[in-house]
Amino acid sequence: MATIVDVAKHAGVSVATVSRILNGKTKVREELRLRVMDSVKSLEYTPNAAARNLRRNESGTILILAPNITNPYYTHIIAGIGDAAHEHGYSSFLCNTANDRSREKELLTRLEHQQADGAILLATELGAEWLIPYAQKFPIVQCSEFDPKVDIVHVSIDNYGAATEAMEHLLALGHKRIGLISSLNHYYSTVLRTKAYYDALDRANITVREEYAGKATFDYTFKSGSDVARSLLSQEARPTALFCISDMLALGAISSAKEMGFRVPEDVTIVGFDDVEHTMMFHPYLTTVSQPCFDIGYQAMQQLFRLMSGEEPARELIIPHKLEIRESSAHRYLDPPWIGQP
Amino acid sequence: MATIVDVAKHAGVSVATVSRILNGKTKVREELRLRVMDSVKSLEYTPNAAARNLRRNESGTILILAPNITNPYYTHIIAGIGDAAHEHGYSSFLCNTANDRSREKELLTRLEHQQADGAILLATELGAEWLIPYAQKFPIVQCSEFDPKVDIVHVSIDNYGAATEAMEHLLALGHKRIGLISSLNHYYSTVLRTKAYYDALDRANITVREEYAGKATFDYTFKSGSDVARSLLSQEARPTALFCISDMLALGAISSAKEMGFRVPEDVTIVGFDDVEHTMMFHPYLTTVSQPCFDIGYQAMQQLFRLMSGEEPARELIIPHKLEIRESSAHRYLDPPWIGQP
DNA sequence: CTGTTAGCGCGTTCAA
DNA sequence: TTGAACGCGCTAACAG
Repeated sequence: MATIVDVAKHAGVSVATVSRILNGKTKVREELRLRVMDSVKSLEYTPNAAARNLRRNESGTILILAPNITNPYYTHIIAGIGDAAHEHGYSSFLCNTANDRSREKELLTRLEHQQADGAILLATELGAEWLIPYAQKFPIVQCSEFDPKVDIVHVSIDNYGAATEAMEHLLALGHKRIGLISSLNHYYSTVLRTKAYYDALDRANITVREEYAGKATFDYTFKSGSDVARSLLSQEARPTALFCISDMLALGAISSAKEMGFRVPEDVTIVGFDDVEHTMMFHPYLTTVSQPCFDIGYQAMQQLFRLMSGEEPARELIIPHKLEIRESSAHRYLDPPWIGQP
Repeated sequence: MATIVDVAKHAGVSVATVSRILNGKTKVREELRLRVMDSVKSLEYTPNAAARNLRRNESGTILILAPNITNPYYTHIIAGIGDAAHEHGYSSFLCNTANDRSREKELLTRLEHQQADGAILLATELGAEWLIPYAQKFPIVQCSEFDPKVDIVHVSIDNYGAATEAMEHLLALGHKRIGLISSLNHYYSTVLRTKAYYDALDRANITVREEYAGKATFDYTFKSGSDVARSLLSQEARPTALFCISDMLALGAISSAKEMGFRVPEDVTIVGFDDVEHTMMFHPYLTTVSQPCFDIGYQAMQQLFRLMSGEEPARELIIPHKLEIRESSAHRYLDPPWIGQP
């Protein structure tokens, strides 16, 4: 492998000149520039990353902390982060935290030990005060989830607005008995989507029924969605629509509804959230809020890059979402006689 | 951050001694050992990776080349690789090759430039001769897919054996008109699974019908599976069973079969391959060959580690699979009168 | 604008 | 068995 010394000799200049040209800070005579670039090419020179990092006291690596690298919602975000990191010349080091805060903390010590120049956290729950000391010392961006009480740069969609749109859609279809399947986790997104549900009912002057609101397990499994849906739909005065805060829950709900003999959307209308995949694989195709996962990850990395290079990033970046209306809500609802007034 | 010099001073020894103790090559007096380890702990010393790499002429990183980091089949393998790499103190650098060979080549230059100490390739197609010069110079392991004509360390399942089991299962159920949905790609696994299909029919003295064999797109999409199945099942003397070389194809096939008014498994029996997910989400649950993806990745990293540390790894490592018999084949088939003899 | 030179933190000779 | 000293390849002062 060629080193910077080889290039310098080959081009007949000093190593400092080569370094300057390669890093493009100060001005260099154009003639030398060309000569050096020529040598770089013919020697196939690539800077030795270890030496550069040692000298600059950097690592050239960013940390991605994800709770689960097999969940498609995260993999798309990770792909976006990876692409953006690559464009900036950074490697990304992907870590599975398995939702274990002590593992998160352990990993963040990598920042202290300069084994990483910055970090992107994918799914921190509320109560993220413990992050503050880290965020003050190191470049950290929260992606998709964040804690509004903790002032750390974050990228997300407008969860409240998106959930409100979904609810308005159900109300516009004529539904008055709308159920909710949320989750036991402590993500801010869960709080916002749930609040949007209650607020929308309030605005429509519909009395909230606590027996219409169910909570699935923290990780949005298909099975928990189907279990909760089954119990909600078993009530005598059952909901005619279900708003689910995640697609997997919605798919589970459809499965239960069908098994119970209900037609979707005619008897029960179901709406999901995320649009990450499989929403258009089985009929009825799922109505859901589409999140641009790849772009969310990509933008998060852009913010992190600003942070690392000393520029001022946006404290909050909101990425556009889109309500995708499909088969699972393709039915204008009219109270059947047996249901009476809600 | 504490450096090795700080530790040496704190323990009252030379840096060389600290280095020796930390790397455990040569013998050191036990008393000093303890003193140094104490200092390491109280100073929270961690070796500077960049300096170590510069000195050792290594990178501490391994490359993972995957065609698509959002496909669940790969994400589970990647998780396995990542865990094993972490255990050996390596970082893993995940790259999306998007099935582009020039991108693969470009990435492998990282090995030459010592930006990576080894590589695991996840989905090389047949015709992998171009890899030979790289594999002679650098530690490379092929994971899940490989080219039998190219002698590179690889980890895989017994695709021929597994597909044979699946076929024997269909034959044991009484099926004589068995269709195949394979793929246009050039993976060795595709070749083997297809060969197992033809060989099993031969052994059972069943005449092969070319109109029963269809090819889906190279990346196993749900839609292509459903398209091919529709065409296979539209024939007058349609197949009574379909062997699909991937789960997504099988799920697509089930969807088409249902839309065409066939019951699964009563009218059409369907078997998939991989068991990566969603095989037990919608009824009928899919009969399929289960691959231990995480373990395949984990073992691939173990082999790579052997290669990197100069030990002799197994040229070929075959991981056990398991045929999971579920609802989509839960039916003993008897020729209905209208079908006649095949 | 360009060259000379001093480390960055570590592992590894070579002496003792 | 231990320590002193060199140099890995690079960047950033400092001189010129």
